[in-house]
Amino acid sequence: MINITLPDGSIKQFEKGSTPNDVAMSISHGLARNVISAKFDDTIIETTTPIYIDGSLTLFTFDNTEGKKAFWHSTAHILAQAITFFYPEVKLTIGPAIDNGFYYDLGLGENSISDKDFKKIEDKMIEFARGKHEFKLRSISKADALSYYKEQNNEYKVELIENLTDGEITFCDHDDFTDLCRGGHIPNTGIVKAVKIMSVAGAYWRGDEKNKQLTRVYGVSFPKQKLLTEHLEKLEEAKQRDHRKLGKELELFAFSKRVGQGLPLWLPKGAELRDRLEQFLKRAQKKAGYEMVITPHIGQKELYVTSGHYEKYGEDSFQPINTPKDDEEFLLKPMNCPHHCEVYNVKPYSYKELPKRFAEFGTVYRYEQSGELHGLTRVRCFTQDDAHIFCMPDQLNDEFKGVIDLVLYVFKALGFEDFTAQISLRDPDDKEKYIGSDENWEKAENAIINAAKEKGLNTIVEYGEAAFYGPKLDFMVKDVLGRNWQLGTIQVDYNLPERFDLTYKGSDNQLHRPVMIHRAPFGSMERFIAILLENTGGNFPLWLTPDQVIILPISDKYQKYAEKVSQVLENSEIRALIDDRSEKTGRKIRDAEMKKIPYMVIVGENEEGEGTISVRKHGEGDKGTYTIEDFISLINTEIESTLEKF
RNA sequence: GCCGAUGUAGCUCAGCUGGCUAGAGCAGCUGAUUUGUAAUCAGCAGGUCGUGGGUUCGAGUCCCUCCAUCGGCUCCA
Repeated sequence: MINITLPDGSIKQFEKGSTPNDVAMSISHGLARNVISAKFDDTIIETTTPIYIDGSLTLFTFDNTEGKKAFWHSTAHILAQAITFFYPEVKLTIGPAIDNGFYYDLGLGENSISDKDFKKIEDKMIEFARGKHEFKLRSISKADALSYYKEQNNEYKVELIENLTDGEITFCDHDDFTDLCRGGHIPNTGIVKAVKIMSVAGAYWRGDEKNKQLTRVYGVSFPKQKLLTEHLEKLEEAKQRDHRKLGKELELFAFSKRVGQGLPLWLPKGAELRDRLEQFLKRAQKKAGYEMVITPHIGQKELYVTSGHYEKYGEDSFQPINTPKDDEEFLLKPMNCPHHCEVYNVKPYSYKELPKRFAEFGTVYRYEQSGELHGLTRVRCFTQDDAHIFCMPDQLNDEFKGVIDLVLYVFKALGFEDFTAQISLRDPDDKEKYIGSDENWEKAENAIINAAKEKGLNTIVEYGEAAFYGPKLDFMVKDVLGRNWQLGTIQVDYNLPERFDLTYKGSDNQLHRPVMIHRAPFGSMERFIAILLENTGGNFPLWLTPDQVIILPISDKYQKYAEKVSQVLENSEIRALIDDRSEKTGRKIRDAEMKKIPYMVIVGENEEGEGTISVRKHGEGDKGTYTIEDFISLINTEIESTLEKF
């Protein structure tokens, strides 16, 4: 007998060789029907894998993340089977589950798959699935595995197998289809009831641009047709909150082919909103001891040679601007740090003056690859809410924590609760990519890890995500389709102070090297506003929104009174418009709702007579009659509640 | 940059396998209406069908180039 510990802590005895399915059966038949995957101790196993030793077992259904993974990964096998049916020459590579489905990377040779092929692939997959074929793992020797794929001329699988250890290699069979696989499958194909191929894309073998490009087919599947329908509906709804759509509708920003791709045009309402965000941060930064500076949009090539950026990125950037003089070249600034280093270098500093915190809403230009541009989240011209802190090494920890506080304040004020603090370290296997000494890197990495820990941040560590000059603490937020974007960032840098020969006079009357912190709480105005748009669905907080109130006179008889109300609101710094069209009130309300204006104020005979207003709130409806004064304090209270003082 | 897709009026879209002067709704303009909590009515105007080439008696429709956009990959100072 073996002892199996279940997630609730209870321990049950089973025959040696019992499977997760047997365990499920002992609990209930219903559970046994729904269990599709399991974890024994720390290993994902199949529901049919016999267990011979004591350990803890967790059973998964489609409702668990792990269950979905097994489900989707198994569907990837069925996809591969269907693809092999239509394209017998295909070279299969890998087919993992991802957050919202699965993909399979295929070497198709001369063939290609387009969305016109999706339907027939889906139909064939369902046909295979209905066969209720069991997924069966079988061990195979390395030699046999290699010869199996060499016979198929599949160099990809051969490469994968060569990196595996003999004795640990398994194939997975279902129906007449076989694939190299380490396991994690559902019991049989019949559970897959609904399949949707989502898209095809090119993807490089092993994620390396230098390798051959494979065809990646993305898909998703469900145990019920209804779940697929719901999933697709959710995606449709998400598209309604896409910042590109909302930005157009709310007239915040636009692009022009003639100006150039990735170069956003800020429209009046967007510019106003952006300015309000800048003012908000400027106030907080002033309190935190920052000083504003302003630097040019270009700099001599020499500046970037000094900083090391030229060597690293010169060829992939916007190319130098030439002047009538020979040998004179300027670069559009791709970042603000070199300029700020020179701001620091203007005069000598005593240790008593540190830290210096120079802030600037600095507009930078980066020649991003055309295929990477994306609405406002990835552009070629953007404005960083940048600042550089120059401090003594023993001030670093406090300064870093101070910046974390500022970032958290900004996120809280704008309602970003769902973020990830990502510690981005260098790739330990590719140190060539980075500049600076090992010693400084270690110091900087430790400084970040410690500060994040002391602030109690929930962090994840990513290797290889550091900037080339230093490690970062990045605040990641998801967009409407679940894609992660870096917003706020804090970076420690020992390199630039070195390169720019930055110094301060210590208490020992010797010159010392300051440490530099790069930081941007928003990250960039463009990306931040994009994600804010998607998070709020365009319903911005009251303090930030372009138009706070719209006054709707019942007819033009009450135009005068509307203007009076507008004047009073304006005197209290409330942004109000009047809808003076000769339309019915219902129409004016509808239009105001669509424009997402937070408050509608309706004035007619009753209101004019009593000197009151009738208030309606966006998305909520009629709020009844208010005096103008009460309405003003209602608005001010709402603003204060969302906008705490830093 | 690479793979796949898309591009028709300011916006959202229709236009079947190539065949008369390219349609609709919304927005806009003009007029009527003076309106009480999510769309008042009528009329008018608006498109070199992304661009340039080609095939054809004939191209919005088929082919190629380029541009832009979308989904990915790579990249992201």
